Amino acid sequence: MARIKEFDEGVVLDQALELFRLRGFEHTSFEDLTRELGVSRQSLYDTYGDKNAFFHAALRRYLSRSLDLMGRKLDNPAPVREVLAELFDGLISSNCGKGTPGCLMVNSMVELSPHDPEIRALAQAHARSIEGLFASRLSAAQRSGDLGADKDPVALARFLYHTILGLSVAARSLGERETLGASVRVALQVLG
Amino acid sequence: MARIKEFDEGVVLDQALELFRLRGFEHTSFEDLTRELGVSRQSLYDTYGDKNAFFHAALRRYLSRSLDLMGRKLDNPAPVREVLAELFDGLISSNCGKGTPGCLMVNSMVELSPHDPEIRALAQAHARSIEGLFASRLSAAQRSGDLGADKDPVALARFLYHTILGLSVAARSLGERETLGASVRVALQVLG
DNA sequence: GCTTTAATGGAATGCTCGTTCCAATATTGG
DNA sequence: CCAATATTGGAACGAGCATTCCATTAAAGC
Repeated sequence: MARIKEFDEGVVLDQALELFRLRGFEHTSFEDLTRELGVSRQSLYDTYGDKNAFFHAALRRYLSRSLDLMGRKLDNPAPVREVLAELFDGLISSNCGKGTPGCLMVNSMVELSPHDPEIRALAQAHARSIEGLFASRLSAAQRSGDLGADKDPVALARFLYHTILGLSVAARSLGERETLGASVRVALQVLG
Repeated sequence: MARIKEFDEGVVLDQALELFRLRGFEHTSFEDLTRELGVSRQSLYDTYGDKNAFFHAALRRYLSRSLDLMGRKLDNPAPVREVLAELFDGLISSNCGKGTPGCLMVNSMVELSPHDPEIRALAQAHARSIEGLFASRLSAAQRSGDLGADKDPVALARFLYHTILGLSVAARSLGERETLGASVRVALQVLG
């Protein structure tokens, strides 16, 4: 019948994602993509649609994977503080990786939110998801006596999410990996 | 001799700054600037140079004013917690203002840092300045017994700066003014 | 009135970029 | 072999944009 696809759509999406994350949406041209992904222009258009659709697909992939990973890390039954410390260490490593790209979602929130309502909606939904994960983990910790009963899991969850945002910007633009770790340790003091 | 300038260079710079803050550098065209500032294209080129120089001038103006304001607010001899609470409330108001623009420096850090070393250098210098202001104010508070002697003013200062970064992104993209206040209150708990 | 500088706006240039069209070639399964 | 789909690359289009040139008109002081 028909010829089979030569490239793995997921792998290409991952590579595109890293380019977008590093350089931003506007600063990544379609020519950049074809050159660095090793896939021809027309194939990209045929497979993913236009540049916008391509980007959205990459972002969605990034978001679902991030959320999965975060959920898995939070499933750890160790003390909340340790669990969160590990989680944030992982975030620092990821954000400070090659080229200190920061977080694709955070970068997109800053670059595209004002112009793209769909991105804004994605950002809001993702924020709620993360806050939800944090809040339920903190509530569980509270029930197990691991977190003081006087604490507000929802407020703490929001704060932790905002901490992630700051961390991502600092990583991308300042790239000071060590001081970020210290800052996170300070932030986690709010757990009491 | 010569005709006198009709527009106030500072005022125009302020208006340009707000446009850049709201829409970002790439998404603000020179035509946008001429239209919304009411100054002709050629006059802008004659006065400020090209778009890049114009942006840099606006950013520098923004930075020096921000730093001045922050220094003045920190001069308040009231208890550190109150002083910082007021300062952050002001930041929230500013970042959540018309169109929830966030902070011009933070936006530029995300959009331009990877491509513009000068912006990156400005960001790093500004970060150090803010952290310095926080650290000396916290040290003073420590000497006056207003802050526990066990605290580390430098680490706290960095944490507070990172909090500002997160706050700016959240304001720009999510715009949830009330929850930001709550989050800041949580953050300030690290003062003990 | 003349020189100097400011302001304006039309026209044109040159570049980058997203996107489409198209023709050529390749591979798969019936 | 054939039909169907994949891949590639050249060519071209059209839009947006920063920038420059230029001619014109307008104040300001000598």
